[in-house]
Amino acid sequence: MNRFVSTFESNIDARGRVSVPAPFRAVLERDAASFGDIGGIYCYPSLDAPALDAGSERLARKIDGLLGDLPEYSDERDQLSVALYGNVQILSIDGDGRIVLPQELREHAGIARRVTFVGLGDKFQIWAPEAFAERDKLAREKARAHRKLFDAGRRLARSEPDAHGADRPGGSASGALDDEEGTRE
Amino acid sequence: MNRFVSTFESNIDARGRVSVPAPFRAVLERDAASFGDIGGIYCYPSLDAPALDAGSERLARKIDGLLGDLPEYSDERDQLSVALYGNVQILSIDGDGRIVLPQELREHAGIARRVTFVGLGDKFQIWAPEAFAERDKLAREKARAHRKLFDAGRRLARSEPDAHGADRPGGSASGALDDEEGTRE
DNA sequence: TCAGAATCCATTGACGCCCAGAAAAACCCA
DNA sequence: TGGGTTTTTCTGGGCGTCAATGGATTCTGA
Repeated sequence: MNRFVSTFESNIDARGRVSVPAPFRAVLERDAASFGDIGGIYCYPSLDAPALDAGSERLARKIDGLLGDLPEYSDERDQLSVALYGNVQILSIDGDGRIVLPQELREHAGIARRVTFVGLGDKFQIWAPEAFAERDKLAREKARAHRKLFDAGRRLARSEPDAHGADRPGGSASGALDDEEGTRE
Repeated sequence: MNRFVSTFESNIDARGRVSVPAPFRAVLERDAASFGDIGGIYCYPSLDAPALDAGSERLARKIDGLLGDLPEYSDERDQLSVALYGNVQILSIDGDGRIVLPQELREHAGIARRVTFVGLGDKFQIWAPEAFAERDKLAREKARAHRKLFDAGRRLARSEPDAHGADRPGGSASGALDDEEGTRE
């Protein structure tokens, strides 16, 4: 498919330029082609992390859809659209596949000389490498915990067949995570 | 059918290239054909072992399905995306059936000059041979212990017919092994 | 005329692609 | 079953291309 996957690190040069990883560029270009737009990057401060969210026109449309679900002229919608759209910057990619990160965005993510690009499927994030390492550690621990919980639940269900709820106790999230580990029923 | 089975060992050459065992390659190619994709390997650090998980596009779709269940733009989803997508690397197979293992992945698995490919059905793992030997030994010992316990339980159940849990007679010895190794049943 | 930004150019190193020899496995036939 | 032959797999190396990065040059608006 056409998704942002994996992580890459790259330098920021003296003029604030950063190379966008080639695989991400490929995704962006394909998206731009299929949406028929010029092909800039939508980039804004993450709502709940010291990082930047970024993506193509596809991401922008998803935000549209998200906002469209909220009642028009509601406080909630106003606030969310300001939070998301109000801080969006459209970054253009130069001939060598580089963008310039504006000061404001860099500050929000605490970015200095190096950055980490993190693929999240339909969007990607831009982090300061150290901050990301931290976040990554947490995320992996959390995922591990989810899986353990689920496994315990399942073993319990199996060994006590008279108990009800023998099916998929963990709910879909951890259930799929279990698949992730290769087990199956 | 179309699963990864058995284990293979192979060398890493000076440029970090590793031959993917031919039987695994065959599975990957068949998967690529049936999903109509280019045919790289999705590879990421195992959540709870010093090893790498790897598989075809099929594996990637499982991740997609998993994340699709979580609400868009939630913190939870972002975190899980990081743990799953963020650590995935897409390794392309060259004309001779080799991949290049990036430094980061090699470190997680403690891989130096040789690697062990371990088939797990719908995915496979990549280990440092010594680490896998260790793990394998532990798994077998545990399986043996489980079986002894189980046999004792069964004898007991037989002599006291009112006890429940007399079902799953044959499969459970290997069932214990299953849980250990993450294979399916 | 100058500062900042956008475009262009050059270097370096990594990676993909191709070829060839060696080793091993599969195959065939007596 | 054993020996010999063919095919496949593994492994190493050479070469061209592309991505990343630094710097120079041109363009634009003040």
